[in-house]
Amino acid sequence: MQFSKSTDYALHALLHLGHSERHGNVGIKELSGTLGVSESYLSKIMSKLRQDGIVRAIPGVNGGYELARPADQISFLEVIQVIEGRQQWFECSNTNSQQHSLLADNGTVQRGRERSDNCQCLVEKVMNGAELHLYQYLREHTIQTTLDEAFNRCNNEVNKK
Amino acid sequence: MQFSKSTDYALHALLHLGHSERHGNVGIKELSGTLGVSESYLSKIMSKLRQDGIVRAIPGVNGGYELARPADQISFLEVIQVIEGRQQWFECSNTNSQQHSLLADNGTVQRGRERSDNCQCLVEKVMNGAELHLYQYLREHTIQTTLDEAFNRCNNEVNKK
DNA sequence: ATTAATATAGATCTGTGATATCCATAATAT
DNA sequence: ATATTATGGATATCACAGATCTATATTAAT
Repeated sequence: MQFSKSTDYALHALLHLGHSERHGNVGIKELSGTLGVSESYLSKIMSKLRQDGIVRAIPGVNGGYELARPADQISFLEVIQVIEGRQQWFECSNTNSQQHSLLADNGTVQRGRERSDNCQCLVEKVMNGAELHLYQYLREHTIQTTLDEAFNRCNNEVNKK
Repeated sequence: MQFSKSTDYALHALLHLGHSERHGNVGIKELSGTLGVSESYLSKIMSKLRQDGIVRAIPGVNGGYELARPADQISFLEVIQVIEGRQQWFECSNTNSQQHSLLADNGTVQRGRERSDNCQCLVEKVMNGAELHLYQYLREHTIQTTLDEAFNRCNNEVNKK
């Protein structure tokens, strides 16, 4: 269970775009050179980001990519979901098994019609909670906040001296 | 990016063991039957859990598995890490690239010897934060708390009537 | 208009890891 | 002794991440 390299590339590329915003477009050559990854591969990733309206692409000479929105409206969560897909991070594969009905009998009489409601997979319940928890964090962190933090960190370092 | 089925099986198996604690051992046959997965495959998973001291294994006739510790000392985090491995969920693959040094020049003069300290990968910094955040949640949720929640949920349902 | 630069989309290749099964071996209760 | 149970090794299969190549479309500059 690991985030893909594509996600890594996407986030780094967006940070680069955010950082170079005043200088206009950034071509795939500059991007791939900076990140140390092939143009071909990075193109695919940038295409995905474009299809989801995170970046704009300008074809032709002097073309390239730029952020399609202000950097504070591009969250880590959205980027991750575009690249990794929007499927749940945990899915119970035992829904057909006896597991859940067995546990449902835990000291109480359980009527059949209630089962689907309040006796869903216990594991999934916890894991979905974890997922929502994580979403919150990843929603609060944007390309902008990340750039800002870097800026402040370096400034503080200088002021301390 | 998804949790593996093995993790699913492991957590369900442990819930089953926790639930059947008073009845003694549970053999692989009962476990695999309840979860709807082959004995062979589940064995491997149980072996891992044993090697990490989460369950005890009793070979021979009437053997089986039982929790090696109280259910409230087996967290989701530990189970996940045993099955999925303890590698980070995000690793920056661009450490050699120019990305980070470029961003480090963000409006401040940066001395070379400080870089390794305070100008590490920005993406990794955010993602590691997310990981720690998630760890906290997964540490607080144990086999016991999950069983308890199921019990309370069903009880409340009954009392409401 | 032509050319060079740039992005896009399709096809394909490769390696790795998750999922799964089978078999031989060890341990233990009856 | 025998049947039962767990363990470990070897292996098979399959999907997917990672990556590359080529052909095509679009645009700026000449």
